[in-house]
Amino acid sequence: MSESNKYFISENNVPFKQEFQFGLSVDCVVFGYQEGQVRVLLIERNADPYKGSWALPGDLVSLNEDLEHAANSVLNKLTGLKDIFMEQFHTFGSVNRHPAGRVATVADYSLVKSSNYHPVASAWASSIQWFDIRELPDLAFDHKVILEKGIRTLQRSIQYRPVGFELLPLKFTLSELQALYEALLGFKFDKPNFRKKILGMNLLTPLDEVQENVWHRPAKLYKFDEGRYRSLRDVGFTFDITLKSS
Amino acid sequence: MSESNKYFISENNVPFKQEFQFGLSVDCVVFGYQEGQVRVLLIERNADPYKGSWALPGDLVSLNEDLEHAANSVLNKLTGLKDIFMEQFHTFGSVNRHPAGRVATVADYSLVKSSNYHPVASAWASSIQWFDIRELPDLAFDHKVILEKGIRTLQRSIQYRPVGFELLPLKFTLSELQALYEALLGFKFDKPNFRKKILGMNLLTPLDEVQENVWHRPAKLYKFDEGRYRSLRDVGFTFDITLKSS
DNA sequence: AAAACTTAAAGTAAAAAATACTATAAGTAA
DNA sequence: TTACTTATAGTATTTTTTACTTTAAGTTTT
Repeated sequence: MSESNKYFISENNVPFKQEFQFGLSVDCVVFGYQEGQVRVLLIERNADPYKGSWALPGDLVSLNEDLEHAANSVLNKLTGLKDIFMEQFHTFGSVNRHPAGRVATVADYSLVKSSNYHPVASAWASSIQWFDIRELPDLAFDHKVILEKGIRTLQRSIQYRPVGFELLPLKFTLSELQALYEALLGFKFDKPNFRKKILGMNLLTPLDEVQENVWHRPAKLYKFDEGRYRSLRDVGFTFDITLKSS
Repeated sequence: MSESNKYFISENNVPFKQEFQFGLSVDCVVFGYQEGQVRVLLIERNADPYKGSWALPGDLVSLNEDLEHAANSVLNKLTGLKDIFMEQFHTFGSVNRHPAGRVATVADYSLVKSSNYHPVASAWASSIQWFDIRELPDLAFDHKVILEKGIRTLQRSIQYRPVGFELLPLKFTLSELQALYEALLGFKFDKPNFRKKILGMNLLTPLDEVQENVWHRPAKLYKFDEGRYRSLRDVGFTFDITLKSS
């Protein structure tokens, strides 16, 4: 590498090598949903700086590691899960955002079916915990800003892309789906209209099963049909479940 | 900085300092519009690597420079303009995307009223030129991928946010606006319906002026009312001009 | 076993919006 | 004055959204 650097000068005449002093990290806003609460996974930092503070799970990217790999790796270490929904939403790069040097961080958000696993603290974190997005603690670094942008990103994308299903079990009822939307967006929908709109998109496969262990009339279970969504999307269809708050 | 590094160890037990060998750059997809063509500003590289290739304008971020500042700076050096619309859309960080070392790049897209200025080649670039987005040359690095994602980003955002006006002169006709949408999206709208929809949002102020130097009936000029948009948006309104292709 | 209660699910009428047009107006050029 | 081009207004039809009402299917209480 040092070989190839010598001829490379940046526009302001600073030798290239001097510029290679950035750290690059990945921070992940991991969303879960349970009991009507939208939650975010936070760790309690076990190392300086900000030792003892709550923070987004994240890590430095290694020099020989693709950015995307690093993001998946953070999440996998944390949850043990693979093939989790994950998507970049913004990169934060203020000069002083990290006390130990110049670190730019790529922020992703991720959606997990939280029933599937229990988070386990790692060497990195003395503890790990779900927090309701309405009751967040103070956070290390600029993680509060990152987290808030992550929430806004999810609020927008749940309305225009079929990502909400990533937060629910494979089989779910329409009322559960609606409750998720209401919890995340902070307002209510009219139930018949919500049903009509979501079913009208023809993306849900009704199952021959109903809810169990409920004390009222059990609702039918559905599952999201990913394949159908993709073929519709390729033909110009766009998911949309914007409805008037009621 | 070296003082504070010593206690900071990444999760995979690599000392922090070893990780500080990233380069960080900003690349910008600068869109313009003229004569029915959506265009992108490209430079011909004047330095290795990829000397002689076309590339997106960009530069390395300095260690003491905010990411956002770096992005604006690239654009300002290129165009001499300030307060240009600019927004991050993705960060690219494959290990081998840059031959001179590990460089992650934050990609922005930017919208300029191209009538306002003529691009001038700098030390950085032996030439600079607008290219129709339908006729792009081969590009250096992974800039083709970046540019294509930038185009998709703009195609989406022009439909859901009032950014199209950034590409037009301050005063424009409804037909000009429609032609911009059609050029970018690649399909046609019904004219009366387009008018109805855009005027129905009440974001355009009709002026007491009409087109000049046209050989047919001159159209009325409008300007976009940024202030009104902001107040509507704060009350829950969302810009939307999705219409059936006709 | 009947009645009361809760939520699911289907249906419907009114309002609003989108679509597919037609008609007219206002200019230029021949 | 006539032909031509584009701007702009208008309108009828269809579709979608909204705001409800009704019925169904279960559980719990009496």
